[in-house]
Amino acid sequence: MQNLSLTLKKSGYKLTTPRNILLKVLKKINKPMTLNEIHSECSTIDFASVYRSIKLFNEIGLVEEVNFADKKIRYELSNNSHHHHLLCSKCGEIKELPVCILSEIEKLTNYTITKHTFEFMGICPNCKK
Amino acid sequence: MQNLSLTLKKSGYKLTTPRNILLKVLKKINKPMTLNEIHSECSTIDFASVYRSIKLFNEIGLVEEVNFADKKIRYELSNNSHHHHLLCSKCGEIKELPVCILSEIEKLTNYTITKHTFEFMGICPNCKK
DNA sequence: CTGGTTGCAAACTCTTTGCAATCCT
DNA sequence: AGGATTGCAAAGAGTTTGCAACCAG
Repeated sequence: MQNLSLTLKKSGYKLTTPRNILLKVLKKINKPMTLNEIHSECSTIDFASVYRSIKLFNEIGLVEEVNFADKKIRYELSNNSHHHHLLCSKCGEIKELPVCILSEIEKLTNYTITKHTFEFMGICPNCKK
Repeated sequence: MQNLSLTLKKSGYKLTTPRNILLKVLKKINKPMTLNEIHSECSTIDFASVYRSIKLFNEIGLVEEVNFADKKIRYELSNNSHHHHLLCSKCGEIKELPVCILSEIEKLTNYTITKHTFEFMGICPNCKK
């Protein structure tokens, strides 16, 4: 929390009450969430403010976008470990996947990769029972 | 072309002039295209018809969705080889990437993967010069 | 104080649908 | 002929912005 608000201030932005609440929500849930999901966790804040704050957080690297094949953009707090996700299309649970083959792709193709989507939807072991 | 219209008819749908034109466009370009890009290649067809036809093509498996991190949904003709893409954010060229680690992910996680996004954006070797 | 930020409302853009006319088979 | 399909227009949904009031530093 401390470091989150610090990042914000260091980037030259104010730590306002709405932003503080947003950071708490993101920290509490700690899974990729859509703007609507975030907003429903703190509906006292106007949607436009949620929108602008999350957009700002994304710009200064506090949160990251996650793009599943369902086309809903989700956001989660950046943590230091690069990872991707598995979304169960039955129960909706999102699990982290500590695998990425970015550097292999770069070597293979000679591209400099700036963005990538590497997310999976499926049925989790539990829902298969 | 022949097999494309056959798939359509076999699925119980009519091969109309607009659909025929669409199939030609998809075949000619043969890269993932947004609905707008497709429509601009055949602007005599109403956008709503492009939308509905591509949606239908997708449902019967004639085309597949491609989701890059730029959040624009693109479509391309399904071909028998499963592949993913590299989009150069400078020149816009899209290249195929014949790599996928789907089965590895399934083994690793015990999920049954139903959808996945596995697309890359970056700078291509040519644009780096 | 003072410029950044918020909430409200409205504008935009993109996606989707209803319906009468038209087209395949 | 008759149901599927099209084009037009408009409805929906989600995203983005202008602006006056407000607040953190």
